[in-house]
Amino acid sequence: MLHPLVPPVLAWFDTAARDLPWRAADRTPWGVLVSEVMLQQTPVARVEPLWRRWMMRWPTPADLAEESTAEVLRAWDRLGYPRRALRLQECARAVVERHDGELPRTEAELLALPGVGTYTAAAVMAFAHGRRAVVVDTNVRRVLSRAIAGDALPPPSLTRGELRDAATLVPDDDGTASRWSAAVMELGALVCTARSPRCDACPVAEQCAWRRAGRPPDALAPVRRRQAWHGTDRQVRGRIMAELRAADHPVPAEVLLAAVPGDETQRRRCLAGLLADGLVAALEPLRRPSAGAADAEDADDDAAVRDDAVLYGLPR
DNA sequence: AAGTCGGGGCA
DNA sequence: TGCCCAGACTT
Repeated sequence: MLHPLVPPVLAWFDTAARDLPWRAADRTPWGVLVSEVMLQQTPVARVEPLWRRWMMRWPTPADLAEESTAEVLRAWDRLGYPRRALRLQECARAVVERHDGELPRTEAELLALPGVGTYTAAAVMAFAHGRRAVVVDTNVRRVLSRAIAGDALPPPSLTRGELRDAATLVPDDDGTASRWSAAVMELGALVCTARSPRCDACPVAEQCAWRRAGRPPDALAPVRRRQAWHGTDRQVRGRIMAELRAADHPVPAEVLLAAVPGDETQRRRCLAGLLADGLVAALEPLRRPSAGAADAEDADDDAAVRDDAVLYGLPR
């Protein structure tokens, strides 16, 4: 038995679904996974052009696995969260090694891949393999929060109740379930939006608990200040990565740090962090012979950052 | 459960 | 300016 919310949303999806390339008939399971990773915390409009170029260049896991990490990070460009690019390549290599280059077909195996969490594993099951899965992203959470719970916005972190509601709604058979997952996400992206929801265009407006209650504003939760952008480590890290993407030769620490905002402490902290994350490589660690020979073995990334003679670049 | 991690577009 | 965007991972 289908939940009353399901049929109207499926019918709406048939007419309103966007024509996205990772939904095309010629899509591959790997292409779907790539899209899901790129879409993590990133709007569709910014992902689409980059996804097209990416899949043209590296159509299969084997193609990406063989590429140099530096080229992968350059292609990732300014999509944001470049650690995703690193993990995507690790994921490609894991697929080649563990699964003979074919994306696995069970949720547990997908979940075990680098960069693939609860949401992405479920999404790949549904959208790449056409299977029933409980796909819960920010769009689904907002739609169900409004339609079922009657709240303007979902709680800060995913609750058991939300997961239970979401699971209850997913139809039993694979085909209908996978279409439902895509449809309810699309509804959240196009109609039941965070800012100004278009309830007049919503196929389940009559059933929506939030709308029937008069669209009350979000229950004033203790407003936690979001981290600002200007002057943050995230901005400085981003600037360092931008410099290295643009450079076709190794860059001396002095030159690199001079091109980046922030005070000395922050810039060096960020560079050390990028080294630890594997997003930056120290290409020529010309460490000075230390006084104690025993200390030579303890040299770590922080020591490298303090040495101005070191050259930095994207990892090979 | 809370922090960290990019970047851009829009009200 | 603040908020939001098909989250994952570490602590």
